[in-house]
Amino acid sequence: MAEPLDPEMFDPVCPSSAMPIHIGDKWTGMVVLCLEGGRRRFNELKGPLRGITPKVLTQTLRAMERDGLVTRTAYDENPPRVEYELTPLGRSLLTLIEAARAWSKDHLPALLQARQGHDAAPGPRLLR
Amino acid sequence: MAEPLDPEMFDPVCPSSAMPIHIGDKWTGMVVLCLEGGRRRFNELKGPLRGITPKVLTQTLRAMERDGLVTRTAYDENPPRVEYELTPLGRSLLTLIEAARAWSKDHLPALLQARQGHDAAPGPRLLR
DNA sequence: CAGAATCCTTTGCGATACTG
DNA sequence: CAGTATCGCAAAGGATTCTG
Repeated sequence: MAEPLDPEMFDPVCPSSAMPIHIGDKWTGMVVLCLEGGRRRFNELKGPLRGITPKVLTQTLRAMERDGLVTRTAYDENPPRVEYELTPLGRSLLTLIEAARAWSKDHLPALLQARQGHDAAPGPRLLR
Repeated sequence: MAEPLDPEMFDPVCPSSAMPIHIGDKWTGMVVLCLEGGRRRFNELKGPLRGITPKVLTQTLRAMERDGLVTRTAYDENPPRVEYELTPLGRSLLTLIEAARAWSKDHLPALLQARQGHDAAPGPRLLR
């Protein structure tokens, strides 16, 4: 249905935690991106979502399903197969993610630099 | 310098917690909005930020200062006066907030409805 | 394969009281 | 006025193990 997901599509060293904008909870935005190209199976998602535990991935997907962002389709086969797919509502988040990316491209370096400068300061710089 | 802040500028019943997008931590986005119209004093911010404790407001402002989003200016007076102001970087977040608002205007009702429908469902609807 | 069950640690946030 | 100092809790997320 779609190319395999690139296991390295998310840079583990990327300072995304510094981003002042977040989509849903920790993994939600990445899940949306993983599903952008089409439906994916549970274990397929675990590739790029490096280090996510099945418990947390399940939680994340269930919450997204509840909010109408993804659909879950279970096929009655053995071994089991379950596929997740973005709904139009879920797809609408892509515009927000794009806005976040644009912001980070334009401003994240400045934020990081401010943070680093602040951290490097020996202390509350007393006037002298 | 600016009109007093409307103590009710944030609707306490607003389902912002349902929003799949967040600016910084819990209070950051609201602080940015409070500072949009100009510099504000510490206790002035506590008005619209209903229920925030001084500890948490201090934390929030310190984190924002560290990231270069606000500046803090302390005047050597008695009683003390401290003013916070958005930097251009902090101001750049307004575009993101605007994007979030646009998204929520267009899609949040659908999300809320999906959630409500899901919660009302008696159980995993087995095919029959 | 796609989870469920259990346990545990971290962090965010709040309540309350005190201070230069 | 503008904070600081403690205490405490609940929730998010992770590690590990087990199963239809």
